[in-house]
Amino acid sequence: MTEHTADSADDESLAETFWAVASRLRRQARDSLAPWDITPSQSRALRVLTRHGEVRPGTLAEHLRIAPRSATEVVDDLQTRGLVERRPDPADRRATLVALTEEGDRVSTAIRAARRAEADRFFGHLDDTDRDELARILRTLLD
Amino acid sequence: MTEHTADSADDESLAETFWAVASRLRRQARDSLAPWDITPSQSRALRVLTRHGEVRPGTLAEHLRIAPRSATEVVDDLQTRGLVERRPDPADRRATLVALTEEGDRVSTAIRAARRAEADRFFGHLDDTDRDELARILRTLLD
DNA sequence: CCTCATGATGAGGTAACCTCAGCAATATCG
DNA sequence: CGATATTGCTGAGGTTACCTCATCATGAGG
Repeated sequence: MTEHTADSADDESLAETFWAVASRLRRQARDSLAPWDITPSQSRALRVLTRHGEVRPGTLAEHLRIAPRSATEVVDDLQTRGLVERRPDPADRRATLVALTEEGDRVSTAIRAARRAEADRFFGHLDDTDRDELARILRTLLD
Repeated sequence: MTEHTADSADDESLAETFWAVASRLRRQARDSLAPWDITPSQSRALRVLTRHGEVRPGTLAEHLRIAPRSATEVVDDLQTRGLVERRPDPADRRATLVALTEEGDRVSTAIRAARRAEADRFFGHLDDTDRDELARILRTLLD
């Protein structure tokens, strides 16, 4: 079934192709998280903590682009799993700082490695030239 | 903390760039649906109906990759908005066929047009060569 | 027909968000 | 300095978009 009018069908199907790739990549990412039984949101939070060190829940919320109240829940979950701990902010007694535990640090690092391996596998099907081209073109789209 | 070991950092950031593009495209798609007050799931359902004509809820579920029970809900919502109607399947009295109403057909077409315009705008920042390159490389990733 | 499979749906659950209200601590300003 | 507003977190409770399981009618095969 061709199903396409001739005129600007290419842009339409470019978007479709893009989403098809995105969906495959997303599935791979999800599968690569499976061993840790961690949700995407939790994984993103771990990432922020690895990047920025201890942060307040509110700051975490900004990075995750969710409401502050929701960050509390993500932190609760991670704390239950023993991956982060809360400690009082010495600079402001209203505030709390969320920090990775040792275990959390280990898990975060392991996830990061798995993610990278997954990206290697996924984009590894391209030769170097295409990979560079793809990176360049995608960056163009971000301007 | 430089945060990147030298070796395979490129693949990592290629995935990041890809997701950054995806997220921008997703936001645009969401915004372009706003005028119709339609959820992504509903929009996907309309699309399936435009493509395939009347289908059973179960079939719709397959196309949307959701559980059959969940398709019932999507259909309920669309029916409430007057965009689809249910009619008995003449070939099987257990089954129901879901079909676009005239209004649903109009809305589906309009959304399709908006989607295309959005893709035009988004990928229009690329010149023809890059657009072709991008399409080719993405297709490579799907094999 | 009798049994099993299938199509849709009611009932009820869950995950990941949200808003709003409340409390404590801090900052601001007359 | 004290009154007032603001900020940071979290309890309570809601919403959305899914899910599973049970039920009921119909259909298909021995």
